[in-house]
This record gives sequence, C-alpha cells and structure tokens, in this order.
Amino acid sequence: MARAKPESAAAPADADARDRLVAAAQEAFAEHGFKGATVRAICAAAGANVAAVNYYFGDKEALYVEAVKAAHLCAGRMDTVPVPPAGAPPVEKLRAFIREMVSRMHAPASPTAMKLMMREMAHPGRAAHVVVTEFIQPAAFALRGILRELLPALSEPELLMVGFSVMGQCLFYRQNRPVSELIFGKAEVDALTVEMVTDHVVRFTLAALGHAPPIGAKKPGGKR
Amino acid sequence: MARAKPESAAAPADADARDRLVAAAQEAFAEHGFKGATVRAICAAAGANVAAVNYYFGDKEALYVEAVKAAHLCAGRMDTVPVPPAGAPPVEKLRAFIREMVSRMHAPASPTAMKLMMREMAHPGRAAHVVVTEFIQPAAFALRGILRELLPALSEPELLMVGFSVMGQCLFYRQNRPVSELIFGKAEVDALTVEMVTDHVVRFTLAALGHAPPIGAKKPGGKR
DNA sequence: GCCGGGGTTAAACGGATGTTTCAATCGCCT
DNA sequence: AGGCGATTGAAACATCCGTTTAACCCCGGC
Repeated sequence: MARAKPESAAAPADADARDRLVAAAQEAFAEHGFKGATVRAICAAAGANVAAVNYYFGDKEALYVEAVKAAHLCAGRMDTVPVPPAGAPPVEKLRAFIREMVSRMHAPASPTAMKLMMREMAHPGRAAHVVVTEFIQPAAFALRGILRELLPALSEPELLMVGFSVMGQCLFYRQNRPVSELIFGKAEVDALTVEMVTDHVVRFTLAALGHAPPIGAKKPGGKR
Repeated sequence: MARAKPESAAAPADADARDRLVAAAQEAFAEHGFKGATVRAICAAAGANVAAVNYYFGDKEALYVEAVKAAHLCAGRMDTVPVPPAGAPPVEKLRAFIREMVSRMHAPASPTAMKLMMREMAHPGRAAHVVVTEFIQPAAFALRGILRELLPALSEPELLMVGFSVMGQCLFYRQNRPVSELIFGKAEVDALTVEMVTDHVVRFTLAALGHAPPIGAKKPGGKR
C-alpha cells in the first residue's frame, strides 16, 4: 500500500500515474468490458508501464473495481436528487425526481463513467455492491417514498411496479439508445432533446397517476 | 460450404454436431459474453472437438453470429404479436401488444436465447443487424402503428416517446432484474408475477393515454 | 558522498486462447 | 469390397494476456 489521496477528478494527463490508470481503465472497461479490455492497452493509454497496474492495484480486477468506484463518484450520487422541494407537495417532488433522473440518463456529466456503471449493472460482479448501495439504492428509496406519499392506498407490490414504470422510462433512453437509433434512424432519435424527454416522462407518469391530463388531450398552456 | 438444414430447435444432445455447437455457444455467450466465452469450453459442452467450430463456421465470430441468429429465431418473431384482434379497437390492440411483450420479457420461452439477444442489443456488434431488422423492428413499427391509431393528433417525436415509454416499462423487468433484486431483495421482486406486471403496465399505459382510470383510483372490477 | 527506498522500466514467464494441420475414421455409393 | 468425401481426433502453432522479476533511475536524509 503506497498512498492515500483524496482522489480528484478524471486525471488530466499530467496527474498521478495512478489516477491516469483509473481514468484510462474507465474508458477501456466502458468500451470493451472487463474481458475485452487489456491491461496493456490501458497502460498504453495512461502512458504507464505494464507493471504499473500490478504495482498500484495488485491485479486487473482490483483496478476494475477502482474504476467503477471512481465512475459512480463521477456520475454523482442519486440520493441528492429531490433537493429543490423540501416540504413541497409530492407531485412537485416527483416532477423534480424524474427531471433529474432523465437529465442524468440523457446527458450524463461523464458519458464514459455512466457507460461503465451501466455495464456493471447489466451483469453485476464484484463492483456492483458499492454502486448499488451508494448510487442506485438511495434513489430507489427516495422514489418509493415520494410515490408512497402520492399513492397511500396502494399495496407494496403495486407501489414497486409504479416505481419500475418510472425508472423503466428513464433508463430506456440510456440502455436502448443504440438500438433505437438502428430502428428509427439516428436523426429521429437525436431530435429528442433532453427537455422534450423530461417533459414527456413527467407528463406520461403524472397522467398515469391521475395528476395531469392524459397524453391524448391538448397540452395545458401553463399548468403549474 | 457443406450443409443446408432447416435448423430445428435447440439441439437435444444427440443432434448434429453443428446444432449442438450453436446451442452450447448460445449458453456460453449469453453467460460470459463474446470475449469471456472460450471456444474450448463451447466445444467441450457440445461434446465436439476444438477444430469443429473452425470446420463448421470458420472462426469464433461467425459462430457467435450464428448463435445470435438462432437465438432470435428461438425467442420468436415480434411482428406476430398483435394477432388476436385483427380489426379490433386500437385500445384492445395495445392491450394485446403489451401483454405479449411483458410476457416474453418476464418469462421468455428460452431464457438463454433472450439473454444472448439482450447482450447483443446492449452492445451492438456484427450480429445486431439481423436481430434488429427481424426481431425488434417489426415490433417497434407495429407499436407505432397502434399508437398512431390511438393518438392521431400527436406529432411524430411525441409518438416516438410514447412508444419508448411503453417499451421502457416492458424492458425494465428484463434488463434490470438483477439490480432490482439487489435493491429490494429477491423475494419482493419475485413476488411480482407475470400477470401482475402485465396488468400493471397495461393499466399504467392506458391511464397515461386517458383510456383507463388512473392508478390512484380504485380498480375497476370488470372494465371490458 | 553515499545510501536507501519509492517509483519506473524492459524483459521474460507461464498459461490460455483462437486457429491450423494432418492423419484417422465414419458413412455411403458404385 | 473399395473408394471417396464428409467428419472427427489429437496435437501443435502462433499469439496474446496477466503477472512477475530484477535491474534501473531519481532524490532526500544520515
């Protein structure tokens, strides 16, 4: 064990070799997966020697775990999502939650970090635990709390499925974007701005819950 | 080129070596991905020699493509989904579509084949094209047609997003099941039967479109 | 001045992987 | 029976991967 640094942002090419390795590992693992990415390629991208990964992390898998941890830090915690309204009405909280979630999915701060996280979520491995407990779980419980306020009469499984419907809509734009572009063409999909998607998901969800006019109806000019 | 067989179901262990290889490849690729699965392991599982894969397919990637093609055949075409109602009302068509989609996602005929397809969809490669054009595209266009009937006033992008909301809900239960179980516990997630999920997604969607009472309201006893 | 240790490097090692070779075997047809 | 193409078998090949080794460099402290 050699160091204990506060771990800054994504290594800017003149940072510590360790940080550059983590950054290069994020890129490589996000693009090619754990097996597909080679430590030689990672070290080359980081401008370091092949032995560096074993010197700093021990082995390839430890580097992977470190890369995922760094990614979930970079992508931002999710429990801080519904900040704007503290004691606001539940509908407003839900609106804020969806807005934040769609934004992060549609245009994340670090696309590389997000891609790596999604890869780990699709096939959970050793690094999944920290991402789930620190990144996803808080968001899920926050959403469940909001929905419980909004729908006090629903049973537990029903509430769970409502949450899944919300998350499913948000995650779709991140998990199925390549396929969507293949089907409908890149232009048509790219035409959907983050604002359009946000407004749509909010409206679709609120309409389903009876707190907004349904999609078929004409749009309300100013509903706030 | 040696053969041209009608390509039956998933090789039952006494089938052609070629079919056994494809079946074993599906299993291995679905579980470990393209890089993670080794031709030696595949051949061992198929009870064939290492040279067999090169003899029948040329190389590993060709076998992968063949496995994905076979998988999308096994998982069933998607354009045959809204069969029950021919000239039925659009709402009924949508209901049938969602029902079929959720069923296939929640409890597919061949979980292995479905897992392999999902893997390829998450990171499209050489085999993605045939799966998209023959498996996903028909379903997507069928859904768009149904929604267009249902919502003639909507613009093209809005219709697209409605379709994404429907697909997002359906796909969630396949793409995010491991994570959901990590968050809420396997028991709670397993408690959601395919019937419950189907009814929920149908009701959520129809409510959002104004063709069913919202989720918050008490359930309609017999709505048909 | 030199010594020592953290950081770095090039080279090599053992193993695994995709692929190839070539002989042996099987099944069928004349 | 004999021949012949299709298939299978075991071994080898070349390459690549993760990891290790041992020497090297640099720099601050006794």
